[in-house]
Order: sequence, then C-alpha cells, then structure tokens
Amino acid sequence: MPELPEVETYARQLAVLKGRTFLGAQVDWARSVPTGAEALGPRIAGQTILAVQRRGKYIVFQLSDDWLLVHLKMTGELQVQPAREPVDIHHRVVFDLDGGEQLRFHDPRKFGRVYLVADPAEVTGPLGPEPLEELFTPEVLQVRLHGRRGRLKSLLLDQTFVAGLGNIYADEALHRARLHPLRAADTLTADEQARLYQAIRDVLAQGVANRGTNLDWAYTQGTNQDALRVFHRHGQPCPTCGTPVERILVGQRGTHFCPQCQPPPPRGGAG
DNA sequence: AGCGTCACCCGGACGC
DNA sequence: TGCGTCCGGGTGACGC
Repeated sequence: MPELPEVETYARQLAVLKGRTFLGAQVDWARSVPTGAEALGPRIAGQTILAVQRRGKYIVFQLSDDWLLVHLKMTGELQVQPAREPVDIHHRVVFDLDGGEQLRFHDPRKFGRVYLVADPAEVTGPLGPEPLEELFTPEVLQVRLHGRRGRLKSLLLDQTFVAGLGNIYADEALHRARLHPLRAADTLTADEQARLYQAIRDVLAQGVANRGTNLDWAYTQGTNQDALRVFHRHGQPCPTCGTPVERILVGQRGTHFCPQCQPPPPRGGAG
C-alpha cells in the first residue's frame, strides 16, 4: 500500500514528465475522478506539467492552470507507456501526452482517486503536517498529542494528525519507539513523545532512502521490506529481543508489535 | 470535536 | 476443476 516513501518514489520518478503537455484523457471508471469524469479530458487538454510533488500520500502535478492530484490507495499504480501499447482492463484513467506516450492509472481494486482542481488545498486541505519537513518538530507532535485519548495506532493512521503514515510505517514507528499500539495517545511521557517523534522520522526517512517497501501485491519497487522489524512478521522473532512478533486488530487494521519491547498499557487502555 | 465502526472494492487465499 | 466465501487495505461517511 503506497505510503509516504512509496508515493515519494513515484513523484521523483514522474518528475521526468516535467515540461510535457496533456492532450486529453479517457476515464474507464467514473468514480476514479470525483471532480467529474466527463470534464477531465477537455479540461486537462493543453495543460503542461510544471512540477511533480508529493503531499501526504497524494502525487501532485502542478499544471499550467490546474492541479492534478492522484491517490493510489492500496493497489494503484501510475505508468508511463507508449500509446501503441494495449491498455488492460485495470487501467481506470488514461491520459494522452504529447510525444506519443500515455500516463496510465492502473488500479485493479478501484479504490484510487484522481482530482483535477484549481487549488490543491481543495484536496489536501485537511491533511496534517508533513513528518519529514522542518516544520514538524517534537513540540508540534507534543501539541498534537495533547488531549487525544484514542489509541496510538489509530492516531498515526489518521492523515489529519500526521500525513503519510500507513499500516506499514505506523507499526514500524511504534516498534522503534517501544510503544504499544493500544496506548492512549495522551498518556505518553515526555521521553516517550520524543521517541515517537524520532521513530516516525526515522522509519519514513529510511523508507524513502530504500525507495519504498516491495510487497509484491501493492508496490513492486524498493528494498525497504528487508528493513521491516514487525510488519507482516507475526510469529517471527523480534529483531531486538527475539520474542515472537504478535498480530492484533486495532480499529479493524492488522497491527504487528513485539509484546516484550512494546509493553501493553494497563487494563482499560490508559497508559 | 474526537472517536469508533462501517462501506467502498476485488484479487487472492482458502475450503469444500 | 470450479465454485463460494472471507480477508485486507486507506479513507470518507456516519453515529455517538
């Protein structure tokens, strides 16, 4: 599932499209384009790509007039292919580019979304801070944790809390910070808050450096899978202490942790 | 407002 | 082999 490091990798690779101009677009699955499937082609035609960036888990194309934002959700991919190459049944949106190529949004599970808007804040407005930027400091995290009584794991997945973490990097960050996923967020000591801050930064920076986590079924680049300590490793020994990694459900999400390194909160969830 | 749950989807894994 | 069923994942809608 593309999270911040995977989306960052896509954005860097797609930067080669800078300067290219869209000629139009065809939409196979209308719900992929909440801003209007019929309007997409005519509106994007003639617009040149000025920059390719990332915000949270969105890939952000700055165009000459509008902004094109793509969320890959679980299984989405963006591909640049020659127009003569046949599309397959899972290509939901196909953009025509100058030069005989197409930008293709491949999404078997139809979860992903494509937005064409005048102001990117229409889409990214609710997102929390960028965890790898300088503006995200330990003090910012501390303030945002204040008064939050929910479980740490759920909070890390909340994109309005901090943008970019998904199931992989949330579990990895909590393990690195030695914090149990069920801890109530507002019960962290100052030292625990500092550990969580550093862990979030470290796992994401490492993921970016490794060009993402290859999970075969969701994303097939990168080497960060070799660096994972707990994610999808239930039953295997914790790399720190050797205790078997456990898997529980937190808010319907598979959650992996070491019961030794990440001691459970007292009864009732408070910590 | 914050928090938890459900719906959206379908490929793949599993059971029969 | 083929069919039916379940699961998972990020997010937005919804209810409390």
